Amino acid sequence: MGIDMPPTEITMTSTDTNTGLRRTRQRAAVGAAMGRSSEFHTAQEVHAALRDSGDSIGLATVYRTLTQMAEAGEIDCIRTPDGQAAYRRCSSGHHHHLICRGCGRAVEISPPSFEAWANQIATENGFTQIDHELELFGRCAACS
Amino acid sequence: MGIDMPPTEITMTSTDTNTGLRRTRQRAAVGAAMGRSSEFHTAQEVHAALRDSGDSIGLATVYRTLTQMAEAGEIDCIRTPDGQAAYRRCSSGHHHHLICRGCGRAVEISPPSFEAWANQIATENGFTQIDHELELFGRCAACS
DNA sequence: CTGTACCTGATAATCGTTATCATGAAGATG
DNA sequence: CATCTTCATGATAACGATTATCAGGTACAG
Repeated sequence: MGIDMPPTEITMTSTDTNTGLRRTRQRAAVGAAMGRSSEFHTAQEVHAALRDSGDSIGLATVYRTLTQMAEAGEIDCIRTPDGQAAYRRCSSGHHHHLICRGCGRAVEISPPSFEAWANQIATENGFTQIDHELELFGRCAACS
Repeated sequence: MGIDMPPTEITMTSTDTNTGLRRTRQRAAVGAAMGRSSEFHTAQEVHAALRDSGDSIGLATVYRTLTQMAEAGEIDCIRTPDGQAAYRRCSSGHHHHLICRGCGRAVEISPPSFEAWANQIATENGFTQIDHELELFGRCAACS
């Protein structure tokens, strides 16, 4: 059965990123695709892009892989205004975005002392395991 | 009621909130339901609540009405982590929430000077019509 | 009161996402 | 290198939230 890694020690040998997942061609392809762009992309877009560039991969696998990468903290996940999940590779550190409703262009922003503020508010209210979502949506100059 | 003055001229007579929509029993019921609670609720929840309390109303109408109310600025709309749309009546002024992933309890928070900061960032990047989404998700004391 | 344009709601259609499950491949072991 | 166990894959079905359809009802201006 499972043996999905004992809690304490780690015996990994060649699995990719200490996540206990096997290294496969498909996972590598998704990782490469995400690393290639700095914009937000939905699972469907990533799937289409991979198919177009010749990589054979199933849609379910793309969904699974993106979800796993997001859980592992390798990529960011946000919800677009219409409810779709969009992923983007993490640059260094934590950050947020200013996204154009017209063309989807995203600018990375870093609220000074925002993290600290968020944690303080959470603690004051007895909340733990805080995860924050801060996204600014607007229209960029090009989209009037 | 709102009466936030239509841009120029309006010929409305008895339509409710200057939105050009007719005053109907269903719309009133949704409005009343939203005013009754200060928590976030999905369209499905609002529909079930109305049905349970004896009001006959169609699901499609609830969706339509909530969407319209949100567009009119009468209620706030956020996306839950799993992509569902959740609505909540606007209390005074703009605000944000600290939401428990376990029980859904929401605490209203007001980042000092956050609005100003958001607008500044937007302007610096040439963005207009800014709409921001700031939600903190965590686990409250009761949910460990 | 009357007419008409808008609203309603049961239902079908969409669409993103997840579950299923037989088959294939990764990686540990002999 | 051979083999074996287990996890990963992917075609497809299932799912759930939301939206479109459209016949019939109703608000409200005249």
